[in-house]
Amino acid sequence: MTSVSKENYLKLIYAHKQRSNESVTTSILAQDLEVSNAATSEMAKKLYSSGLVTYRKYKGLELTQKGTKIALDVVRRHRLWELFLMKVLGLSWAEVHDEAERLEHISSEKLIDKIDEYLEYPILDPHGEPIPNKDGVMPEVPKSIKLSEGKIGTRYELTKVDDRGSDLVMYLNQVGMGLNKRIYIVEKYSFDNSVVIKFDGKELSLSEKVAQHLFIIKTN
Amino acid sequence: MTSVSKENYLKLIYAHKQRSNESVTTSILAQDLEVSNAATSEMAKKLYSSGLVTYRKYKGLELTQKGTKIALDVVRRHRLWELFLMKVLGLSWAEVHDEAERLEHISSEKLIDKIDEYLEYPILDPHGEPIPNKDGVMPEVPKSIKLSEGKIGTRYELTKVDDRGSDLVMYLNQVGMGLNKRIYIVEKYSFDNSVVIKFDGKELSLSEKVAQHLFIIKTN
DNA sequence: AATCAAAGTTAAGCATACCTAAATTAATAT
DNA sequence: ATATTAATTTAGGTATGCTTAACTTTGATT
Repeated sequence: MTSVSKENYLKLIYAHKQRSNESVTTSILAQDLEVSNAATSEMAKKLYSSGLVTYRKYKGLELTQKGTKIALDVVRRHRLWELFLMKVLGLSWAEVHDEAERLEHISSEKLIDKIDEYLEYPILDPHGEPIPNKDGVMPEVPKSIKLSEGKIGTRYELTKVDDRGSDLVMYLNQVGMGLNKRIYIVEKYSFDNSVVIKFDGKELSLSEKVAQHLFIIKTN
Repeated sequence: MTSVSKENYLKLIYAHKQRSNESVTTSILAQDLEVSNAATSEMAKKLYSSGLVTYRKYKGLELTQKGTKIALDVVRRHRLWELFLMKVLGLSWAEVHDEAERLEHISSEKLIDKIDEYLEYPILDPHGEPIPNKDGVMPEVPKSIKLSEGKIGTRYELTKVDDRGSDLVMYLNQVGMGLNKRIYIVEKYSFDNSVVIKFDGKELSLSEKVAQHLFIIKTN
């Protein structure tokens, strides 16, 4: 009923709306999906007649409520998979996206629920993006800040690890650090901008470089 | 190059050969895949011209070395996913098959390797079937027996849990029992055919009914 | 207001993987 | 050996989601 291709269109229309708050044109979709304008123009008609988008020729498309529901569900599946792959199976930030891109379309609701449960109903994915809940409600989450910008004597939760082109995640795994961990900033040294954090009873010193690639939000 | 559909054909041709040791006909494939004879007949030609099977009209198909390699890889991906879904995410025996049926076609080699590593390079899937290794070699494994048929004072490994229509896996999870666990048979009572096993230092008594649905192989 | 380039749509066609119905081959019975 | 039937293949067609090329609409410029 809702094919892989259609789900990708809906996801993109949703993403675009989030960024620009405008309706998407067929040519923007064509660019993003790397297909011809003809293809997206045709798909626009199909999505329209399935009641998933509003669409008037030469104007753009916008998700209907029905379309939004599906888009949010795809986003949910994508983000849960990303977090799971990174946290449980140790794939890198760079790898999880493409993998999740495929997994999101073929996972049963049951499987997604199990992953959600396994991860203890997380709110943020490894990129720090919020994960819609089962009912398609996007949780309100404070913007993540860099660990290097955290305050001494404050509790945070690790929400995002940007390990583009590095083995940061692997290193963190080794020292028992990982996404969703609750941490406490013990000290910050100005001579090298290193940050000392405490988690699970252990203390760990992180260089400026690393502290710039870990993102956190305040917790109680 | 090798589509989902083609992978399914190859997997089936492989499975058939395992059972009957004969080349498979297009109509058997049609039955198993629930498609028309015309469809399988056409596909036979395509697989042939890709060098994945030998095929002569009105005779059957047989996997070439190239085809066997792919089939074994699909089987590997399928069985690793089944074990992972059951052991890690707690899906039931009944559920894992269909889920793995879809996952097997879209998982990168990297992901499969990570799952393999996570599971510590298992040899058997939850149905007690051997898992081909990365090089497409099927491990030689002794046939599993029912736990109820195990001998007192002997060490075994749990290889298969047949929980068709029951919550056996959930129960086992609760008591810390699971696939690949090493167990030791302490006692068997003839008055109710229950079996007492020991694992992880704990003792556990299992009813005849349960012991008929757990399968084991001898270990050193 | 008329023109024109850019954006968007339509038309015709392709690959994949199916379908039904018709034709062919193989196997079996007389 | 031939006829019959069962198995298999071919022919022609469909849906999906693409393609390129031709055409239309929009809207910015003069």
